[in-house]
Amino acid sequence: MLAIGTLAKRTGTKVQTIRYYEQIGLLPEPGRTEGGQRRYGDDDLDRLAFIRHARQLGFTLEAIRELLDLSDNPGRSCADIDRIAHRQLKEVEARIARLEALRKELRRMLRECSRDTVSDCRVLEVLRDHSACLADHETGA
Amino acid sequence: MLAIGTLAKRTGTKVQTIRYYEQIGLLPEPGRTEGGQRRYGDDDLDRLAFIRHARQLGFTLEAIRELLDLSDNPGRSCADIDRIAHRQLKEVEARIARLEALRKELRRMLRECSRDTVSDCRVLEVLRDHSACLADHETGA
DNA sequence: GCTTGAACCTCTACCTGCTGTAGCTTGTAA
DNA sequence: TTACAAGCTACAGCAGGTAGAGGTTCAAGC
Repeated sequence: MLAIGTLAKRTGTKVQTIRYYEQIGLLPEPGRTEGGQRRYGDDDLDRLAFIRHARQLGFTLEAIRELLDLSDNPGRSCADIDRIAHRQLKEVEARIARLEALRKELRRMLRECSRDTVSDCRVLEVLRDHSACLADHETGA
Repeated sequence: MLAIGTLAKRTGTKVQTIRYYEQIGLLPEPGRTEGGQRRYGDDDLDRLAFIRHARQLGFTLEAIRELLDLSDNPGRSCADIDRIAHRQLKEVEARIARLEALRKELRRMLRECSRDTVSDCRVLEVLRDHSACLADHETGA
């Protein structure tokens, strides 16, 4: 049986985070010693590793909760899982697109910032120039 | 003079968000009517648009606070601003790299998930397989 | 068997960047 | 004048944790 600190080290999770996952019902309440300390088994280790891996892949805790529910009831269709993973992929692709646009504008800003003092700096000018933004939300785009 | 709702519409910001920015000191306290309602001028509009634009570019409120401080003291070197923008670019690039790795793994997961029931599903298997994660943090990577 | 101190416990508050609600007041147009 | 949209303050809540206070337990060394 593992103490919470050992479980934390093995999964690369903070102790408080493990207790937090228990609190929100992602991890089951573990057994306790006579003195009240938590003790974990291998199944807890697996479940926590699953959660951490999914978090690293960008799944929200709610999506992970769904995945865990599905895997706790293994009779159901693979399509459910597929749907969750697809939704996740769409979100990731949208985030990438947004960040790439952002990177482009930041690079342009930096290319144009070659003056010496703040009053000449293109970065601030670019940020101050909000015509595009105004157009964006006024046209509902 | 603009009421808060007008300012909100013109900049695509929620009314509460404007009051929040004032509360944390990003926007100065505006003038008030006799009845206590906030009234804004064009400089407030500019400042808020600057903030919103920078937020859209992914700058944190702390970074924006730095940028505003710099532009309030225009004698300083452009290098400070350049440094902030560069830091932002690095962060964006790191996020993109991470998301691209993620997209790759999600696509692989989905390609391999062609079975019918949860117990056969590769998605859960992939998520359950934490050998890579364990290796990662045990080697300090 | 005893002592020490690292690790555990609960509880609470805090973080970012907002958003929403309750209950009340003000401004403005008809 | 009256109706009601829009304003006001104050506080709670979201995700996904993190940090600290103040107290208890476990386990290794002597």
